[in-house]
Amino acid sequence: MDKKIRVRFAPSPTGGLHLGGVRTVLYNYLFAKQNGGDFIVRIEDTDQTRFVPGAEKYIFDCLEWCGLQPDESPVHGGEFGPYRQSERKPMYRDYAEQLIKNGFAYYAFDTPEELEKMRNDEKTAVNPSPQYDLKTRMRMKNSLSLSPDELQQLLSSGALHVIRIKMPVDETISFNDLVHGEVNFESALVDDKVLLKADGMPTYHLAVVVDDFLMKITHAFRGEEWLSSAPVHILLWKHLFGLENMPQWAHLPLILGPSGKLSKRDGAKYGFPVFAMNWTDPKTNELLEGFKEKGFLPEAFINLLAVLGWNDGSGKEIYSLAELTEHFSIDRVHKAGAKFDFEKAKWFNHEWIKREPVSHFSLLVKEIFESALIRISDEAYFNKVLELVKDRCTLISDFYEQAVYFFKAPAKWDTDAVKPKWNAAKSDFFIEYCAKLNGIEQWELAAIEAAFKVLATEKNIKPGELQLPMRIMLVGGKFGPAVFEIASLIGKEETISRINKALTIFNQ
RNA sequence: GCCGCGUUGGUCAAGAGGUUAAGACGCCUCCCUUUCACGGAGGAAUCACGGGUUCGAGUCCCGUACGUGGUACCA
Repeated sequence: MDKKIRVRFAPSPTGGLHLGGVRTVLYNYLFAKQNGGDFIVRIEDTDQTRFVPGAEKYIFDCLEWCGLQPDESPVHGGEFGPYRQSERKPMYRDYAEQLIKNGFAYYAFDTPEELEKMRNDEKTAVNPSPQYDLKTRMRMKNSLSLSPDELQQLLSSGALHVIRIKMPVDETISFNDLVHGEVNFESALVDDKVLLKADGMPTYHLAVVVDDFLMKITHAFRGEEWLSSAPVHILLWKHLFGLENMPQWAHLPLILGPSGKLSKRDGAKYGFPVFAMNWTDPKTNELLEGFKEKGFLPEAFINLLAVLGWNDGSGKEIYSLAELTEHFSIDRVHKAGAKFDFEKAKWFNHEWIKREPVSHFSLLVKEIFESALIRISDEAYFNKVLELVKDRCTLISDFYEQAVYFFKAPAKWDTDAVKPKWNAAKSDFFIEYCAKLNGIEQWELAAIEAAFKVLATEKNIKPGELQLPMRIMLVGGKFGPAVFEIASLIGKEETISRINKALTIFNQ
């Protein structure tokens, strides 16, 4: 019988959740769900120096916004906890010691200064970044180079030390990646990575392997930046738990910015968000914008990320989360990194706004209006307005300028658009039109429009020449839906009042 | 430098030896609309380079170039 699929997303709480991170979660989630498996979120908080308070909560807020609920996590619970590596600290040391006992790892006592010195001394033009590896390790202070007595003495005196993996001299380490296929590394070229730090915390390398084993993870998807450290993880699996138990790896392509790797700075630099939600860097107090606050619908955000590096070959581009779960396949994920295109991202949002019923986002729009001090008292009216303008909104925030004039008379008019062709005849027309409007019993579109056309014909003015002025009277500029539609919605009093107000401006 | 990964229009991409090399975003033109959009019809624009293999190569192989990741007691 097949093992139950268990996929994990393992973020470190050191900053905002960026595009690549969200896409990694998404693919993990989709794969787990389509195989009836579990989606686990484990927090990798072993780096004390970069740990940021609040970042963990932020991660879960983002997941919730995206609709990607974990089956197991520190906040959702689960039988394989704890799900924070800091709370698992005691379990790692034994595994590291076991490796030493079997000759696959060793103690190292080098101080940061000594490491620094080695890297400086060994540095040459040909080798700008020397490694702690089989070429240098015998010159360092570790259990391979020290005599048994010296070692014993250091250990019993409680000298600070780390545990490093001992990379084999001549071994080809290979594995089959779900997206890249077979990948090979020469062990001699990989350095002796630290497994257990001097403070007793594991590094990522030890922790992922131990946790993936203990949590029975079957598939591990992560960013391609991890590909280079795969040989370390493979060796750890081989010597600790057996290669046959190792999860299937998939290294996902990177998401690139306009020039090179997408960094959190790029947001400010290029004017688009790189995080799922607003993130305030606690160190610099800098606010980094999120897609949510920028006015994206989570459906669109998920959608655009899913198809950045994957497609099902059919040409379909708009997918709901349910459709993605149905169509996604890890073997159609691209190998190459993709450049993020904000224009296309906006197009996805526009598509989602067009296809979702207004009830889906009316609350968001309402908040925007209310924060601009416009009270929404009539929900039905509000929804009608949103329905009328949604085709011209790309971001949720666009609704404000596309719909304010339904709630507030314009205070400014694009007079340049009317003035050149404005004359007394037109002014008279509007004065009489107001009188006509005043007499309309049933305030509805057909009546308003008919009165306009009839009067225009009587006055011998082309209706078309009067429509633009009328539009500017009602909304202030050259935009918005059909004029009479607007008039019918804002009501008789308001329509007449706006025409009169604008008339005094136009006639100045 | 070394190691890994990659390379189809400006961008996302389809393509698994024989196609007029899909489609989408963006851009341009036209239609619809006497506004702005939506919608519709068109257009410009691509296989990084060099060698092989083959009757035939975007597709396979080898080099080169370029991009990108790693080279931390960071993840």
